[in-house]
Amino acid sequence: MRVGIVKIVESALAAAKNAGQIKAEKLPDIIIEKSKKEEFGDFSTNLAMLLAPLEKKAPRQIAEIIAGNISKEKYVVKCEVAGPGFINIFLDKSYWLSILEDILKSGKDYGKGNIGAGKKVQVEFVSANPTGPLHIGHGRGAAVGDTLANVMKAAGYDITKEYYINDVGRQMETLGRSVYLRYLELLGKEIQFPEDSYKGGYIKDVARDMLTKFGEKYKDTPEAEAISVFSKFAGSALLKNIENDLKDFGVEFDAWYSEKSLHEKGLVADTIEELRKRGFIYESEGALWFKTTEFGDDKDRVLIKADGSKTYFASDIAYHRDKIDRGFDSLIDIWGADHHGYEGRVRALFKALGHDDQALKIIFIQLVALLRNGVPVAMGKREGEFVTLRQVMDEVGKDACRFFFLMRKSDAHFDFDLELAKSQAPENPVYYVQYCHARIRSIIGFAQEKGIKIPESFDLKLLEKLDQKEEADIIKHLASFPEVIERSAVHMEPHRITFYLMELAGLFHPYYNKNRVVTEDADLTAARLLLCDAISKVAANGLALLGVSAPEKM
RNA sequence: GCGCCUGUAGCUCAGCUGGAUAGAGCAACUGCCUUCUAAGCAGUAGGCCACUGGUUCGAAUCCAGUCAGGCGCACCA
Repeated sequence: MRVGIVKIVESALAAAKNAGQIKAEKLPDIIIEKSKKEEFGDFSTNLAMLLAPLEKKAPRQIAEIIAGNISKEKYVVKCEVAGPGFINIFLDKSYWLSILEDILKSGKDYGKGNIGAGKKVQVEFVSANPTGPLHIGHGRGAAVGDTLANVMKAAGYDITKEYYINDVGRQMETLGRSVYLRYLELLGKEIQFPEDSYKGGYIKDVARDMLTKFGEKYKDTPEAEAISVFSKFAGSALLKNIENDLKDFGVEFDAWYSEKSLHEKGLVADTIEELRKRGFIYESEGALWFKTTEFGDDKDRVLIKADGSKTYFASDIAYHRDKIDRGFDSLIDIWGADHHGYEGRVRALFKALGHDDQALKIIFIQLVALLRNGVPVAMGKREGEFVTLRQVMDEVGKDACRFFFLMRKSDAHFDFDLELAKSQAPENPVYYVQYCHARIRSIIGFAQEKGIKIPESFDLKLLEKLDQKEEADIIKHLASFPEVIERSAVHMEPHRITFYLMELAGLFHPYYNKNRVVTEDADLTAARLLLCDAISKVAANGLALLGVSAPEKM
């Protein structure tokens, strides 16, 4: 584990300080990286160059001092100073043995860490309005949110995944009316559809369900009453669909939080009242305003409109206030990039309530452009012909869909090519990674058929058999897995896991092609089987974080 | 006009709180299946890290400005 390397350097640094060789009070964070070239050893650190200004000495001079101390540490066979002041560390083979043992022993737990221990974090994502099916953009948010939650859990954080349901307001009324009108149409009435009504085919489906369930019951009901009934029915039906889509996408939430419940519990009124007491509320032109400009927002925002109805923003601040009150150490919101204009006003709430808005982290998901063989697929809600998550999932499969969404960092636009995602060709990264796992399981199966027993664990004698550069590279990469998880969690960048896995597969496949695992040499066979087993375990653990399956056969 | 995101090989993208000669896949060209899965592998070629300044031992990375693309600037949700 590279964590172990940090310990080695820390220990050497402490020794140098005790001996009076280093004086600086505040030591910089220790950064270790895999050496880029073989001659630079196994690991390198730029520590001396960071320390130089503090010590007021030349980097190389400090490097010599630290290197001398590192040389005395366990597992270190050699430690050199190079270039402008890099410290290159060469480790004993037994170090790698401890890594492999750790992987084989830990199994599914390998990679987990505790950097997040004791920290309660809420991740809120998707939160799409229940007025229609999830589209492809929601899918990206779902993949990022769910994977981030998995990664942070693996890093020791206490994670709650939450979905906020916008189940009140005009959109719900529009939904109710849209379904109601379709219902009347089904009963043979001539209907004029208002400009703002929802026109997707799913509206007709819900109307048909209403008809099946209630017959002509609402044919002559007063419109307002009917719309209320239809709104409720449609909202819960569409939410059920969303929940099903997400479930099939491998996403399950810990909590579903209803906007309506905020109003019912009086939390919206409470929040406004608290802001009023704090002096950030005023009336103007018949509306009630929140003075967000006090906190850097572009303009003040309306909470209660002149017609007496509350804005979406009013419930949103009540919701975030409630999140704060629930005692999370950190709140993560995952929003579509088209909502970035809301950041300032939500942060204003935190500041107005006297909370540190740094506790809130907003991840913006950039847009997804759907392509087919490089040609854009028509999108846009206008005609109700937008591409749904369900359609894409059905076409390319859950695994490819999730994996693809995690192949880009969130703040980069993403071109999703359906044909590439479907293709069973080497240029499709999903298959490349899954194939790595399946191939190894197949090799292990082959060995077992031949009656070869995989040893329980590594010993030095077996490790000596793994004397190729490719094998050392693989083991080093396996060793960095826990740290990749940790950094992925700390930086909240789940795509790092995807790249880690592509790199792992990229190390394994060439190795496989060059070397035979099962041979006449019993020790060599055992050693390589153990290495392969370790690779497949790490691949499986990584894929599990992404919510992508690790098939035994392909 | 203001704000946010993006700009790295022909294409799609990595590049971890600044580090040693900037990486991968695809496309192109040359090869590899009687051997544990060819959904794979080996090799060749490909670069003013958008541009200009600044910060320092050191910049694709940080700062300022410029240019280009996307998105957002409601008493909408």
